[in-house]
Amino acid sequence: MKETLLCPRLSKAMDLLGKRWTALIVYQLIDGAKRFNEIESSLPISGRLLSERLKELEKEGIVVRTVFSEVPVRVEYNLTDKGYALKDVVGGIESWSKEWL
Amino acid sequence: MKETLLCPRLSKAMDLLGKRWTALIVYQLIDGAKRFNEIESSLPISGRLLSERLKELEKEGIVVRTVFSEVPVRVEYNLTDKGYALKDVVGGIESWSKEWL
DNA sequence: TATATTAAGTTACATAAAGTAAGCAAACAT
DNA sequence: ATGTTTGCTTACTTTATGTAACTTAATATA
Repeated sequence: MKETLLCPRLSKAMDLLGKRWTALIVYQLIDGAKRFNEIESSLPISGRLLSERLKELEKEGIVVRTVFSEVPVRVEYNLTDKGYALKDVVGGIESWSKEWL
Repeated sequence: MKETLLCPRLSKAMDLLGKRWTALIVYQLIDGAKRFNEIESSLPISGRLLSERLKELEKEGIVVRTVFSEVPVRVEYNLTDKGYALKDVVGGIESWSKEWL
């Protein structure tokens, strides 16, 4: 791939947010924890992709996963501070969409 | 595909911005017009994709294309008001990346 | 005259990512 | 023994992206 002088941190941020569903998943978690199935039913995403994205987000420290050993098992996803810091970004996208789309 | 109650405007905004390179192209144009080759050399994107993305952005009214009939031809790309309105969004991503990545 | 140059793409082809649907594990209830 | 529920995973198909070569138009150069 080409090499450019693009800021590596901006580049990485764009890699994350410019990946399908990522920003919408963060958006779903802004108001608090949600379970796997809740996110899945709120978005036109498949379980396969949702699972993949949540793993990426967890690995990046944007989301935390909590398992409750109930029957059947319950798993909740929350934003970390790092993830919650994206509130203005996703909020900004929402505002822009309301004004221009 | 699944049907959800997700706001169609937010959904469309995410479709655009959550597509690889789109936000970075807007970011490149924030400070003013750029030529095709300038954008291409500022980003690790290929001409094929850049061409495709610029067409989409033009179609959405986010970018305007201006042809100067010089030899060889010169083509400039600018943000429209709609595109420039994304300044805070891409700026927000940049700030977040500086603080958290 | 033939060849080269330059910007701004386009085309053809290979690989990677996303969509779809079916299957699985655990721990019960029937 | 069979069914139910949640949270995934697997196998397979389709779409998106990456790579590199090619095109067009209008000159300039050998």
